[in-house]
Amino acid sequence: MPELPEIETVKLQLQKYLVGQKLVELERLHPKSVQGDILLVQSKKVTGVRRFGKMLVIDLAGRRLPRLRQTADPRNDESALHLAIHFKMSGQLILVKSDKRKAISKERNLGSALKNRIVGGHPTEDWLGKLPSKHTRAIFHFSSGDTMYFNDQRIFGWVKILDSKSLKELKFLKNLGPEVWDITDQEFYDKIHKRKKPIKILLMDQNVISGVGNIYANDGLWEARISPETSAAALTLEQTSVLRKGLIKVLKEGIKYGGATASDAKYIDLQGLGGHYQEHFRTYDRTGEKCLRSDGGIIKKTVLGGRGTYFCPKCQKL
DNA sequence: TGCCCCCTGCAG
DNA sequence: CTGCAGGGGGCA
Repeated sequence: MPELPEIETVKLQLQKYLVGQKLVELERLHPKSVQGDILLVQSKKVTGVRRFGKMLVIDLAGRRLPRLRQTADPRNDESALHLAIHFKMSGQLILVKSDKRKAISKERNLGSALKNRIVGGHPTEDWLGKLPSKHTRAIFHFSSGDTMYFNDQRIFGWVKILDSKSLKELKFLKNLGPEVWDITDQEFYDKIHKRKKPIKILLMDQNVISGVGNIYANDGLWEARISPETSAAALTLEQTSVLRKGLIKVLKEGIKYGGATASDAKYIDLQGLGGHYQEHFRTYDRTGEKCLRSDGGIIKKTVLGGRGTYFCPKCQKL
């Protein structure tokens, strides 16, 4: 159920460990989870890992570039291939490094079997257990011996195999709004000030701005002291500005802490794996708890657009 | 612009 | 059992 900070965390990890590796084979374990021709990506080298909102893209080298163009940005290579990955609600990636390459988490006191694992996405027991698991939908085999598992309980997520043209034409990408830090207050205001919907629903609409989901929408609104139910049209430019800054604050904090690892199965002890933003939740999943700011404010939960919505009725005004 | 759907698994 | 879960697409 990851949002921008969780995907960004995965991206940074994969950039570190995957770029330069050759993908030997992509295995499809569930037909809905992997779309496209898996043979296309065989024996292709990873040239980069990018993020667009909540979508991850692993770039693969196409044909060998002429010598003079070797230094050119591989992203401009029109023969390149791409693995576009969306976790949706329950996707996760687990990279299991081959024994000879294990190097991570020396400071963490993990079991030896976990020392060569890099985990990201929806936190579940699969982070710790035997792989592939019953939720494994795709397996990426790398020439180093490293293996990456795409797990997804609910099968909402996907891995799309695309050439560079299809990537550019991907509807999800075409319709994707900008990230909050890439627009000005005025641009943000212009985007929303004619919309009557509750502001929280707009924040989560990826075609308005991208990357913000339920956690960071709730927490960003708390930062700005704006009620999630407020009609976007009712916000002033000043409020919009404060909101944009609040969103940036919580998103950046999310990235800083490696995302949130709030498992819905709270009894699972993830043994220090994953991020820590959940320790800094302002409102999300804090129903009945004290507002961190206002004296006597108690976090309330309502439903907005079918999604759980958390706020402090005392300091977040309509 | 809402509403329903895609799915599985867990808590209450 | 029912409702809920950090997402998003298709439909009227």
